[in-house]
Amino acid sequence: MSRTAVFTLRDYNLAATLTSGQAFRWREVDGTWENIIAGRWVRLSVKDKKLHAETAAPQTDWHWLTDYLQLDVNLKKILSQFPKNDPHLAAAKKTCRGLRLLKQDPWETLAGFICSSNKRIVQIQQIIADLCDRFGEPIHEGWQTFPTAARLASLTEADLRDCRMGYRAKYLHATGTMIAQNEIDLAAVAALDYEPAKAELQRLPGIGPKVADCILLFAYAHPQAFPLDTWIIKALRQLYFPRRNPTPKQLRAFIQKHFAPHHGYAQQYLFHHVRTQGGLLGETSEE
DNA sequence: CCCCAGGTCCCGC
DNA sequence: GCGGGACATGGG
Repeated sequence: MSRTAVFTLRDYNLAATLTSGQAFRWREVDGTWENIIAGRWVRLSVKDKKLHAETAAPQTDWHWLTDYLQLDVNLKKILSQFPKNDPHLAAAKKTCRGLRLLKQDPWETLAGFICSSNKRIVQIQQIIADLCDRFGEPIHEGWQTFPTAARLASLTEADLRDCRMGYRAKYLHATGTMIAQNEIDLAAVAALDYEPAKAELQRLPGIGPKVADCILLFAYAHPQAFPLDTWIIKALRQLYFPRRNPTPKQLRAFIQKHFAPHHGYAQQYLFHHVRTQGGLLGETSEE
């Protein structure tokens, strides 16, 4: 039983991973990272290729953390299976060294990405912070738990709208209600294959193909999920189809073939690459 | 004042 | 099924 633990890191860029737009609640405090994971407050820091973790209460085992961070995933092996002769992914591998995919709580991920549509990442973070401040349970100095589906179901749309999520309040409330009433079982989704899992998630209001892929990638660790967002569509068109403009259908066919078997990791690397390095035509000239 | 944001929903063809 | 527009809110 200890409040601290140390783990050896291999090919793990914690800062890049926590700020890559897959998780919305991490706070950087004096070079450390704080969040609530699996109902526990935790503070992380990296020193000499070791991860130092600190919790508020003593822990008997730390699986909840290693699982969330996916510490046992062999990143080198995944990257070695990226398509050969792809200069764009090669560049992304260099600029995104150690970037990882997390395995987050399905409900929290789902709620966060329902709020993500047509919003900038900073604003999504603000909405989620508001939501937890108002409706989460106090757990540790300045921290609240992420409100449960049942809690959101007990509120009104207007309550949610007060978190400045706009029209998404309707979706989040309806989805929270469906989950609270067991009309969908998020734990059971984990046992489904990619396609049926995606169809199941899309039954929920506010979840279309893109948000479903985000949930499958960031919470269920489905390697095939490839969120088709505005950044990626723009990047794929410019990098892989500079002359002609592929239809969405052609684009999906290309993705499924070209990025197998780790579509999701390739997406995350391209996304983080273009978002941090720029490199897309028309970014500065159009401003 | 106009444009856009890690999209989804709803409509008419 | 597949285009187009509406949708809240905030920032450039």
